[in-house]
Amino acid sequence: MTLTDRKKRILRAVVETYIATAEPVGSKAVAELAGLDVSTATIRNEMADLTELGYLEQPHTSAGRVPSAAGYRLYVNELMDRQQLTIQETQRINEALNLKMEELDRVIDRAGKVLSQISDYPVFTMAAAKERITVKRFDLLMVESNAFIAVVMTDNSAVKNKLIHIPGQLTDPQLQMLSAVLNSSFVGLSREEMEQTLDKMETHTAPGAFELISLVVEFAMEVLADQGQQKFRTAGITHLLEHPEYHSLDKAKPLMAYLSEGSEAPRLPAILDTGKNMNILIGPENVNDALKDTSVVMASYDIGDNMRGVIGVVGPTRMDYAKVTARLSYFADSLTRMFGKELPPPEEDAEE
Amino acid sequence: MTLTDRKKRILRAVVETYIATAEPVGSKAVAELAGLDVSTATIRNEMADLTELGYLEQPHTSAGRVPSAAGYRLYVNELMDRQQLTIQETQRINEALNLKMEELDRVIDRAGKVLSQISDYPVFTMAAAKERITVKRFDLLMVESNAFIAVVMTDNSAVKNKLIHIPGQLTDPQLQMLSAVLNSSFVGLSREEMEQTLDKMETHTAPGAFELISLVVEFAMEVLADQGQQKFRTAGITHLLEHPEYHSLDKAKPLMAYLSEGSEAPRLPAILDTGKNMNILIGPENVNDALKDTSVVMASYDIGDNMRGVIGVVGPTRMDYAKVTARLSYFADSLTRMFGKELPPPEEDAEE
DNA sequence: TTTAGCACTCAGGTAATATGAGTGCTAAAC
DNA sequence: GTTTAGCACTCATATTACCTGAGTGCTAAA
Repeated sequence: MTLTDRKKRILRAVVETYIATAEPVGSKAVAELAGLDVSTATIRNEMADLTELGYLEQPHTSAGRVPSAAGYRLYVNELMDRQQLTIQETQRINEALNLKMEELDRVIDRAGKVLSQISDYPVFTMAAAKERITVKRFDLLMVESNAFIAVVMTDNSAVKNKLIHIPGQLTDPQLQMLSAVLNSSFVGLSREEMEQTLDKMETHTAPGAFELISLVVEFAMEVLADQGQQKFRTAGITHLLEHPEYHSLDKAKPLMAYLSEGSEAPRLPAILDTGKNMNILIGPENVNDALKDTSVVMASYDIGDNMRGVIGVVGPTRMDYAKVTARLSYFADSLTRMFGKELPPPEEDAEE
Repeated sequence: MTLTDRKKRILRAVVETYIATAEPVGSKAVAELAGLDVSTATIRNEMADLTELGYLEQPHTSAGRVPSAAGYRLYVNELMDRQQLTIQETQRINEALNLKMEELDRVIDRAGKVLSQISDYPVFTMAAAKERITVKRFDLLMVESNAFIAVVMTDNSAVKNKLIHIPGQLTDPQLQMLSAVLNSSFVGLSREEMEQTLDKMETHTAPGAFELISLVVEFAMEVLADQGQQKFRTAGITHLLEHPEYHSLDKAKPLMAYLSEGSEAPRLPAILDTGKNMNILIGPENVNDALKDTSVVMASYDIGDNMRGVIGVVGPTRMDYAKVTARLSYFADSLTRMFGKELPPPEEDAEE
């Protein structure tokens, strides 16, 4: 059963004024805003219906109505207008993404910060490899007779290096030997496979040589682990405090702690797997307890062929979905365009 | 003029119970706690004196006393006991610092996080080079015919790399030429000098070659800029909310925003320059407005010979100075021991 | 110099009261 | 069958007045 047009307009008016004011919305306000030329009494009847249908809620008998999770859901799915970004905003975004030294982490951090600033909500970012990652090649650079630089390049095009100090002395030919061994035996292996190969190698290799090999291989394993790990970062958590639902510390504290606790564990329900590239989770739809009264709007984007990133906005269920989704999708598209393969359809741009 | 012993004991009792309770301290509480076997009336007289001398303050006529900034200062300088760390705490710290992949930033981040956890206050970290930094050497590694890795090692032992894609094709000999030019003309130069040299070079170098050179040099300049920049990071800002002085959002918001706003500008009054390696700034002693009602306890440590780091704890003026200073100095010593030259005197360790 | 005693102050809590936005229901009007 | 005006009712919030008690400063005696 689908709602009458009038009910939809009323629901929409309630959601939007509640988003704007954070106060329960009464029949009078709706009558003025929905532009329906009916009396408040009629609105009251309709609102009573909507309450019965589960789209609205009443905090207490003599107060206005507040959208329920189902109400927000309907609003997001059907009622919401697609907002346009201003030229200033798109410029801001483009600038933020055009960092010179395009290190992945930095660009993502920066993106999070700017998205948080233009949306007025906290933002999280996350990136993780889709498949197993392996080392593509090793390079060793002599620095001094007792130190060299190991450069490890992975198949997702990350390049990491480490200055390695060794106990004894080392000659150029030795370093070349080492490089040959590494490139012949450890390229194309996953972290676990590397460990096994290293174990096997221990028995039939001279101890001195083995020590050198394992120094580099251990570094490579750390690089792979680091690349494979989901990196959870946040920006602008203090924006939470601007919203009345978090004026009480009991509410604000757990959520802020959850968001700022950094890179712990697998966190948000991985949109990574779902096919969609934009996802809205409203209040109770969130599995995680800390997010029960919170909405999350997130979008995913591709990083090269082997990684996927997520960037998301966190806020009260009374979040300005229209504003947030518009900005977020522009961001996600820009990021994909930047790191990933081409976007399938060019789609009309938001720069009007 | 120095205070009588009794006045000092009273002041100390006031400071310590106020730190513990966050409530103004009355004569009765002091009489019980200071262990002075005098009546509350005597205490009252003494406290009146201390108020006149500027060490205590009265929020209003009929309330107890609260330490003034000067009171805290005296407490910190003379009255405070040196606390010992528990074995668990020292273990925790040592573990945190023994990360395998000892990338500077990570260790510092981690240190901040742990210090915040064991002190229950937000922590900031900052690192900056003392002098000018230069590139020590360049290495170029061929990847494909249109891409190579540039490895830049600076004289503060940082090694950074970037995968550089070039428009045309590149041969091995060309790469070696490029490397020779870079290592002969750009080693030992500061960022600014590099820029000048690059400008000069433009006129008498073939355009194709020049383009390649500038790609790498620009990367090197970014590395130098990045290394020279003060990196300001924070951990555990949510701890602020646990303290009653920040239960009101008006108080909490600006400070949290200040702390979480990340890597903006030169921030805290640089302890970096002062000779001391532990510094306590109490309330109004802070130059920055956002910190006027806040105390900062910070310690510096050496990173190699050319960099200095700061790690600091931020909290209300009613901060548990004894606890914080003990933990902080242990941290700073550990960090120096880890990154820097040896500590001058071994000093008795806190592992009792 | 210390102490007991006492009147005084004042922030914070509690209870009583007022206010007003908003509701549901009924009965008349369209 | 809808829509609307009218009205009594509800209840969260604001306002007010009052009370309580911790803590003070001062005085006079020990």
